[in-house]
Amino acid sequence: MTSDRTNDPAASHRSAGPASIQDVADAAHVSIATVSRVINGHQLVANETAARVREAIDRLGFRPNRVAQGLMTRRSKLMGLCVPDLHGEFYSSILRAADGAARKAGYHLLVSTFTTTPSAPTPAPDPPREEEDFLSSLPLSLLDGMAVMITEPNRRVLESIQATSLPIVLVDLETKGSDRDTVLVDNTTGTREATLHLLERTPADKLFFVGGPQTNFDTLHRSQTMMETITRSGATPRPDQARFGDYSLEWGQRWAREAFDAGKLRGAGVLAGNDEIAWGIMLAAQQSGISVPAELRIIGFDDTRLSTLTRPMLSTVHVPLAQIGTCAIELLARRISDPKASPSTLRLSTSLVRRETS
Amino acid sequence: MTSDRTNDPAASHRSAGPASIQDVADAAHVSIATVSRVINGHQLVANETAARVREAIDRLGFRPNRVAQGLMTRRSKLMGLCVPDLHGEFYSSILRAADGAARKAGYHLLVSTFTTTPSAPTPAPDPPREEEDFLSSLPLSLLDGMAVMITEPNRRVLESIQATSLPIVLVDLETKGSDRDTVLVDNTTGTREATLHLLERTPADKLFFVGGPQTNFDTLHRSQTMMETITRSGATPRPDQARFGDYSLEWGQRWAREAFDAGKLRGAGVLAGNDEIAWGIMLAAQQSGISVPAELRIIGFDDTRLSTLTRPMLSTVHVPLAQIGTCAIELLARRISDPKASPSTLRLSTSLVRRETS
DNA sequence: ATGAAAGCGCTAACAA
DNA sequence: TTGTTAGCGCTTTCAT
Repeated sequence: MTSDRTNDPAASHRSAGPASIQDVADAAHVSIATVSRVINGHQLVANETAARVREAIDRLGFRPNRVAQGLMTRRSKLMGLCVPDLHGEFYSSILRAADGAARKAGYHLLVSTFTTTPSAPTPAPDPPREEEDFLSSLPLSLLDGMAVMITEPNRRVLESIQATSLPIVLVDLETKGSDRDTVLVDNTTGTREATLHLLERTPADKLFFVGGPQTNFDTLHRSQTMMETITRSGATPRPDQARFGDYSLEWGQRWAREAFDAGKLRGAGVLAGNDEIAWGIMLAAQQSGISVPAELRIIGFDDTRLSTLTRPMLSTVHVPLAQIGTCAIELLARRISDPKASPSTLRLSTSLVRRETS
Repeated sequence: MTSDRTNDPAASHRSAGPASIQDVADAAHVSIATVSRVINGHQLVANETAARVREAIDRLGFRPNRVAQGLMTRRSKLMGLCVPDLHGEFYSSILRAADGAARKAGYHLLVSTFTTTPSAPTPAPDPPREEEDFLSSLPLSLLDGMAVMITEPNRRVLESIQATSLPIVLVDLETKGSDRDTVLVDNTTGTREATLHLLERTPADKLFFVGGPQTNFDTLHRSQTMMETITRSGATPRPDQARFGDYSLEWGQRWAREAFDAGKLRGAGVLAGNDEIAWGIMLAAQQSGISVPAELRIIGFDDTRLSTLTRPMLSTVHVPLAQIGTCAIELLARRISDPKASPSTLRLSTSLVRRETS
């Protein structure tokens, strides 16, 4: 049509870089307003004109510049996802689900981690506190909203979140006064179910909770629920029946060895803070010649892939990791499209998966 | 200073939303150019003026709008990271390292997956081909560059990558003609080392490679290298010594059971395509009463966390997963800052980690 | 149904 | 040293 006639879709009328809306307008002999209208579709353009414009768009390989669009529309179709860590089956499952949900809602995901500095003392001599101001390290103006998973008390992060007006969905953090959308895991049902299951064949005073960090919301809640369930059964739990460490195989092994040395392992029933800890306990037990589940019953937590890899296969409390990711993103999408909707709290339930170790 | 004097950092002179550069300029009684100068630092501003501006910035809680900045500077400080999947220890390790490297280079990471549709037939009846045009689903104009991991032949993705002018780093994909920066895993050294190690105490005709999908670059290369090494040792490998399936525990088990039934498992030495397959083989062997490593020697691949979780602990070929992520991002950062630097190819080496199963 | 023009919030010449 | 001004590429009134 025009004198400039090449097959290279990158070639444009005049500019060197990617074709702009102006290039398209020129090529189609219309104004940029008209081009904009056919791009966005929500305004009337004569069929014939629209066809001409679309042809030009294709020919020039035109893609609207999202930055420029964003400047006008104040929408980037980008969501942030902030988690304490990116590693391991746990976060991996959440992230994957979140990515899928985001794509389904027409968004892309910006991932970010922040080192959560617990208020309680950790053996770490030098807690890396990169998150001077957690939020300001993020390119907030590039995001339409953000899902933040908070697993430990963290004043600084909390404050910066309260201060911003960006749409935010909180994950795992239970806030009373907050008016933010929240996705919570209801540890109660699963923990209670697991405890009662153990209680069926194991006396209350031989039950143990071997958790992750004591500062971790989930670990805390799970230990409390277990002890509470034991109490309701008529027994009085001793302090040594709930122990805390970290979410690692090694900690599970360490605990099991100590329990073995104290003569408390045989005949016990253990609920672990996650599947890795449970696996550590199993290994240590096997080393000590204690057979699982005959002499020691073990239940993990999270229902990660790991729990199906062990032999015997690990009984565990299922945590809907994928749903956590999905729900967080869906809630966020809703919040973005309707900023003044009243905030909702989703509580995802957990439940015991009986496999072979209990 | 001004009549408008409030402690709320969100409050600005006149506008409702976040403070703009104009608000700061007004508050500091300077022009927006001056504010811009103190923000960016690379131009001279009188100390006193600068101080006044900074005070206004703090008081108004001003943050430069990254979208507007991006429109001018053509830089968003965002990188894309595209991988075939987000799940599992493998991608999880790469992603975490990439995130760290990106932050260190002053970038944030946009993650994205694309379903890679292998040319070879897969049992899947309905291969999800979301990636109509892989690149155009991404908000390219929001990115300064992109790292793409490609593990299987994929015409469509390849073509769209060749077409774009966006800075791109390729991971795992070996291209002859491409002028793109590339991060490659040198499977040769590790595979050869593992094979020779097996060859020390296991006859060549009892060696097996149990790989992932045959379309997968790494699996392909590893099997070839292993067979080649066997050949060099003076033997002639049979076709049944290299088998392909997928990267799963179940496939490992299936293979092992079949090998057992065929009387080929006892006394064999196996190199698996990844650690999960290796673990599956171990489990099946144990079920069949074959002891590892006495009667069956097994070596995994990747050196994921899983390899330290099994008992006996898995010998495996170490793949520098974290380095893959780090290098990809660093290469990308370099490419972005110097688009016309000559493309480089990094080949990260692998090596055998002897643990207990070999 | 289409075009002209005013910005969105910022950077970067160019002036002063 | 600082201000004025012209855009970056797009959307969106407001005219026509």
